[in-house]
Amino acid sequence: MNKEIINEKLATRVKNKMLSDDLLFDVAEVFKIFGDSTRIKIIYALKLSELCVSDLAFITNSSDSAISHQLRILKQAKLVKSRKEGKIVYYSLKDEHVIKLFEIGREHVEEL
Amino acid sequence: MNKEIINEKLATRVKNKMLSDDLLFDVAEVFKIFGDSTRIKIIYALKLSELCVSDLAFITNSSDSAISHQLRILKQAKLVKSRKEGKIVYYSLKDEHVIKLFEIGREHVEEL
DNA sequence: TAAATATATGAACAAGTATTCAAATGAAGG
DNA sequence: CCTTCATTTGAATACTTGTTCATATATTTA
Repeated sequence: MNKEIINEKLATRVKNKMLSDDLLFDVAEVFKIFGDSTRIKIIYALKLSELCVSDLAFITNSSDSAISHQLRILKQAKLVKSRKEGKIVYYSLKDEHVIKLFEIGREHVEEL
Repeated sequence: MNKEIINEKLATRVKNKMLSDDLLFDVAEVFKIFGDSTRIKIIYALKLSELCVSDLAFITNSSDSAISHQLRILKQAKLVKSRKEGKIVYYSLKDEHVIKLFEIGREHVEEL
């Protein structure tokens, strides 16, 4: 697969210090969730307030169905939680970590 | 596209407070870059040391070509920088922000 | 119970993307 | 200059994923 190792000592040392593929895969998975416009919009809207599906659709200019699909993904990733009140399902962010991640990403973008 | 607004006052207020689509798009774009196993591996390896393409390929168990393609994406996103020394091109992380983003993502995963 | 409404779900389609393979640069050494 | 080697590049392919549309589920109300 590869050819030669340029700096074998260094490369071997770094390779030994690498985190497990599983952990790095999971880290990538979390970022992947944040890496979609619709989901980022949902996250930011939920940062402002608990909201139901149709209001999120209105706020993000998406269809109810698209929002529902994305909320499912966000919920599976444990980034949002929901509570049901009659017909209406209210979604909110799971914890402060989500906000923190969003803010660091935002800072990074705004500093470019 | 949508049907009804459940809580019109709240939804309208949130909609007015939303960040611009452009900004939210850019934020999503940054996260998207982090949202790939190969790129996350590269980022973590470069967090440990400046490295050249073939060593990165060795460390991440990928082909030179695949790594080169991903480094191009990382460079365009201004997440890594490079310096050439003869035939060899050394890559390193652009700034502390990249490390910070990675670490918050890692923390999030490890706390689940 | 029937109609209306909020949300969820599944299949299908379109668009985006990571990898591979082959070939092309570009630099060093003989 | 010719060869070797590190990296880059482009095209092709295979895979993933977000949206839409139609339909289903669940809850309220007439």
